[in-house]
Amino acid sequence: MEWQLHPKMNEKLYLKDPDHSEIGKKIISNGISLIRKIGFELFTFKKLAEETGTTEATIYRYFENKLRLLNYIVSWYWHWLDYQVMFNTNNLTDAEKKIKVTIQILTWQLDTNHARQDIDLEDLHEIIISESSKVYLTKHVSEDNKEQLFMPYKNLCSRISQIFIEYNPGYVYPRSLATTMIEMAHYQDFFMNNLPSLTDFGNEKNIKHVRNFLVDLIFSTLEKKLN
Amino acid sequence: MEWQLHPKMNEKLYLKDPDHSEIGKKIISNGISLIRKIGFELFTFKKLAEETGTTEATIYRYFENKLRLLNYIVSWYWHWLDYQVMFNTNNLTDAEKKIKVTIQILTWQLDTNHARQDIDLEDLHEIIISESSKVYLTKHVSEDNKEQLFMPYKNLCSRISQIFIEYNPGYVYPRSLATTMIEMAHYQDFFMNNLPSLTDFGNEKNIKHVRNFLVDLIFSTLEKKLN
DNA sequence: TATTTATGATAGTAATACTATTATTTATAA
DNA sequence: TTATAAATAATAGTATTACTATCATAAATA
Repeated sequence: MEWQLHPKMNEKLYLKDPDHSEIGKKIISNGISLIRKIGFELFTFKKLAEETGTTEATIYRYFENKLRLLNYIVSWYWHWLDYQVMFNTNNLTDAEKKIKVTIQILTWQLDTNHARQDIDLEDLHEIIISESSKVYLTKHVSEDNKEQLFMPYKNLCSRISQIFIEYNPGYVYPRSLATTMIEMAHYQDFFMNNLPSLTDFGNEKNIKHVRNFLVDLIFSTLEKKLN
Repeated sequence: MEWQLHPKMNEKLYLKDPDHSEIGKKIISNGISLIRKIGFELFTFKKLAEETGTTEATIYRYFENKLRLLNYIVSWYWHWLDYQVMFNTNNLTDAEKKIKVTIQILTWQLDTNHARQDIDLEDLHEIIISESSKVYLTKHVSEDNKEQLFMPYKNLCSRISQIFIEYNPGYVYPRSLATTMIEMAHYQDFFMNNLPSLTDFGNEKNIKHVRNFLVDLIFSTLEKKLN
């Protein structure tokens, strides 16, 4: 018997909860596959309506605009990821192991554990890599922040920074190191696949290299200094 | 007597060289201030034409579209930054000092040395922080890359990675560490000012904290390990 | 069964992202 | 100096985008 996660999303992200209707769920799942396919710039509600077999007007009843829909999708992902980190580190006593598990999760590859009926996590992961920063790299980031639109990302950052503190209570930049780890998990992946000369993994494009880079980076930085 | 830098820009970035005419130069300088002011999403060639006292059609003769103009501006900045790093590290013998100088340059604040008549470097720096990633986070990144549109960024990355190698020839991820340093110099700045709880510098928003974070991160990582 | 609520179908608007045409001004070359 | 070429201005036009509005109908609920 499968247990499906239903994160409680920030109500400011939508006009009508897409999780409360069949068409709403289709908007999300088709939205994910369409954004993945054509990219956020060329993505429009009209195209999504056609894909979903509904009308533009209906989608506008759920989301104010396409950036809000993207933010909904991205927030869902951070929520999911935060849960994965929590679940997989909770039973561990060793902070070093927790960090390594977290890096594994941040740089995950599809396996059966992650399969879901409605949401294509592989597409979602690609969207996070290529599009997620667009939700906060705007002129209205401060207003959005006041409406708590970035909480799931902040929660994840906070959780990871606590693990860092557990590993080395004396380290003074746990939050900045957490955002560095999250962002670089995605950026190095994007660069490896699209602009490989910006990385050291170009010859053999394998996510394992990103993991090794991150493990080295994080543990070097967290190592207690004796001077 | 002042000596002005004129980087040779990739010809694929423009249709007609904006550096060869007065109106072209105005398109660039007004473009920078307008993008800074209203953000790239709301920026249009029509608004830029009004600001510049010319017509949309004229701007389209210089740039294919607004993304190309952004890429031109961003490339100009990377080129300028690369020169700054080269110039300011060239005479140094100590690789540690070179790295520290590079971090200073990446997190620069306006001073008289940087003043230019036509290009507002402060605006440009803000654009780099908030908009620069949008030039490669697209579906056409590979085609753009084939046309060498990201060379200045790659050159900077390459230069920094060489300094890392100079400091520790045994370090295996110099390029990835260079992109990490560049990206985080800007991301931590953006987060500090807009989403401060994602950093450890929220109380006193000062770029010095970003610098200290980067110095700690980079030198911890580059330190030779003896095991 | 009555009534609310959601969706579909359709229309419409202002702005965006361009392309095209022609006249006029400016720069350069004979 | 004039002829010629090139650049720009002025204007118009098109398809698409990002919405808003209206009304009829279908589905859910009271």
